[in-house]
Amino acid sequence: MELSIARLDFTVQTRGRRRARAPQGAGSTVADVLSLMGVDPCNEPQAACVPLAMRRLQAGDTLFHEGSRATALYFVLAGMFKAFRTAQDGYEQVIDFAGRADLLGFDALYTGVHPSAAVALEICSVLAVPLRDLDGLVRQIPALSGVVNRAASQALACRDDMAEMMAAVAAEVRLARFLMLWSRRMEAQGQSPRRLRLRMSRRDIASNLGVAHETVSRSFSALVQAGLIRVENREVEILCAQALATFARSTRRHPDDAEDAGSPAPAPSPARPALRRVA
Amino acid sequence: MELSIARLDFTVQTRGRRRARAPQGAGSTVADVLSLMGVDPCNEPQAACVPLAMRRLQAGDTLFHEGSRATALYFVLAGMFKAFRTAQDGYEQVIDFAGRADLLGFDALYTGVHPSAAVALEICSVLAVPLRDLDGLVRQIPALSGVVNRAASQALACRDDMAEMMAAVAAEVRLARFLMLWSRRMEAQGQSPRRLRLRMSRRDIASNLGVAHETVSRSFSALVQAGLIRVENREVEILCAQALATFARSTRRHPDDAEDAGSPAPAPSPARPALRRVA
DNA sequence: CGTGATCTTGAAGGGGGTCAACTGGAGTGG
DNA sequence: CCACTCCAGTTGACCCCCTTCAAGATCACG
Repeated sequence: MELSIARLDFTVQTRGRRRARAPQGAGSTVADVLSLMGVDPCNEPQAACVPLAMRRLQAGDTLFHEGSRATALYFVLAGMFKAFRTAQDGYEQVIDFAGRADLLGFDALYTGVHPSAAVALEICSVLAVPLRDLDGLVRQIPALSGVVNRAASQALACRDDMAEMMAAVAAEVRLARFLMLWSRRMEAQGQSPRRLRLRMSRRDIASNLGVAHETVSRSFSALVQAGLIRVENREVEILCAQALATFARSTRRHPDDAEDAGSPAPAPSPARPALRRVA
Repeated sequence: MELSIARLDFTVQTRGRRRARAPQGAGSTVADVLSLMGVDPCNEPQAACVPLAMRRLQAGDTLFHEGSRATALYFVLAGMFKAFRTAQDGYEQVIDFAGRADLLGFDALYTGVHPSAAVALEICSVLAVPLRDLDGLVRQIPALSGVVNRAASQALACRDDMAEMMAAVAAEVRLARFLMLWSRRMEAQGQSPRRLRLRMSRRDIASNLGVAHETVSRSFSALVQAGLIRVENREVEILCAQALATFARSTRRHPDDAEDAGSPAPAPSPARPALRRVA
């Protein structure tokens, strides 16, 4: 809760600055993108001179629709998005969740049309890099090319993670992998890897995992019963990271039993999907 | 069969050329990458002066291992690769299949380590763009940036397709979507969209679809029984593209029945996963 | 022709999809 | 404040589809 308030303050502040100073490059610039992505903008003095539109969105707002013409790449400054495709019958397949420093809309570059939509799950802000100017910008600010490439690469690797998640047969294992993924992600952002604030509904999780939303509920309950996590609405606390990780690693029903990869687990290692109390 | 022989001749020929002429830029250059990706290299005269390593691989050869340090991006000239991750228990999760003009190894850019492996499914050849030189090359040949971006974007969109494929509950629907995907892909390459030569094993398909390989066999049989396709080993002929497409669109077990999106199908439209003979 | 890998088919059993009912919280308006 | 609605989430029951195990068929290769 404090976190989102902090974020709100930040964005309001930024907006204030932007409005206070006049048109001339007072708002966001390419330099903000560089520093967001961990590149020192001082090495690219030009960057601060190129203004960039910042968009702020409320929960439920759409950043871009599926099938719409692509006009920009978006770097997420704050908040969480879901990217998804909608089938003819209205079923929403969630493709990705994007948070701070993640890139959105890159998959539209190829065809010029967004193959997926993106909507905000909470108050969000993004920096928009216009596609028209992309080539020019890259020429003008060489570091931008690397930044875009790395962000796109991360997005791609993230899809690989998702495939690995869906590869698990057992629903509880999928959920465990989902939680491990988010735990690592939160840790990478300097937040606690044990206490997760999920921004998305069970239905969105279900879509992302490729199971029914009732099954997600049941899987949460199962993990709670096993003593691996504690759940309060969308707030998840990982009680035993080791055991959860071990459980998330179990793949097919009947593993070769062979090498257990020597996990020095404190828990009695519930290796295969036989969810037992942790202790 | 004729196809692979043709490819063989091509690559041998190329290799011959490469060996014949001497060190000095005689082999492949960045210009080859540009023309492969549909950009006229004449606009970038510099490109022809930058030599590029070409690698040739036999079926089963590994382009790069999972966990190895990334040294280059690879543009596929010919042949088919599979990209996959290996779990502790040896289960191979196939992430992607890459053919001509596809980009491999891009997901390693972010961390510098390959999160997935790539092995050749047949005789293949690739152009390797060294990561060390990437920034310099982009600066020197601005068009290269766009080419890499577009290829990466396509790879990302391809993962989205895969997610959509795995989103289908019924195994036969997944297989139908898989075939539709390949049909479109082959058509985009100027080949017949009705006759597919699958390069991968049933096991690889199963991994990609997220089902057991026996289920893939059964699903093939079911689609054959329904008269939608004809199968001979790894050779698939699509008999009724319309019906297959309609069937591939069916999502959850009990669709809303609502709008059928008005498909002017010649076949009696087996809308939901009730696989009936097509005629 | 034998050997092993790939592919197919059968049988059995269980996991999860589907449907349904209930809970609880948020928002609305009396 | 309560009645009402709506939606998110949870839990139960039923049953089909897919996983698993097993065996046979077919193909590739030496």
